[in-house]
Amino acid sequence: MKPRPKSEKELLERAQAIAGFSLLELATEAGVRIPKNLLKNKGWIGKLLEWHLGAISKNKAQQDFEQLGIELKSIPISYSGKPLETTSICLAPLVGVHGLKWEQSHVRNKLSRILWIPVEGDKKIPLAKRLVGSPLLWSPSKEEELKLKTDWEELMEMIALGQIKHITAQYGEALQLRPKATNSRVLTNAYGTSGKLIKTLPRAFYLRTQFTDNILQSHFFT
DNA sequence: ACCTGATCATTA
DNA sequence: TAATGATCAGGT
Repeated sequence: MKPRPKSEKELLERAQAIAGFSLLELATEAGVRIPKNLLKNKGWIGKLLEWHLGAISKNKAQQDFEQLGIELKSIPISYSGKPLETTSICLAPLVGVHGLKWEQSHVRNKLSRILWIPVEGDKKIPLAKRLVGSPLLWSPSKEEELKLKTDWEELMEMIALGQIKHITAQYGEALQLRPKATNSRVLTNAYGTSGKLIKTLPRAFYLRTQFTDNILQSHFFT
């Protein structure tokens, strides 16, 4: 594990320094083996990037670089540079949400500043040969934040009103709510109708690929 | 080809 | 169980 970067500039420079390298090269330097595929190692690339950038790597509900106020996200991209997957942000609170405001929400904290690192993600490319792209340090524009806030408020209102069972991935223009668990049998508390506690599948907020694509496009092609 | 619900590993 | 890191894969 590399030392923690002391400034935003140092973090960005370090991210730029690994751009263009393959996952084999980065794994070799980190002293880790490359899995055959990501099927049973879904977070492997993210962990590898954390190592190279000196992220704290704890399972805490905080940004990766809390002192700098920056969250690290790897994002798999196709040959044409488009995101191949949605981006998970964080678990959604399903209880104790009355009076919770966007400004104090966990999801807004994570989305306030993100260091995006594109990585070739096409399954036709062997993991070892996939290249890391140029980093992008992003904060939402006024328009983007309004869009995120609107989605968040719609989803959180449904959660607060006991409508969790009616929420599907189709809600939200930029931010959607989807299951996030080891399997579909995992249960957690949530509000049911008339405020009674019920058990339901844990959910997380995800950024749609259309939204992250816009972020990447506006940065690399303007 | 894309989307949505399901899933995988690991730590505290 | 909840949190981190995400991608899988079948149905449309």
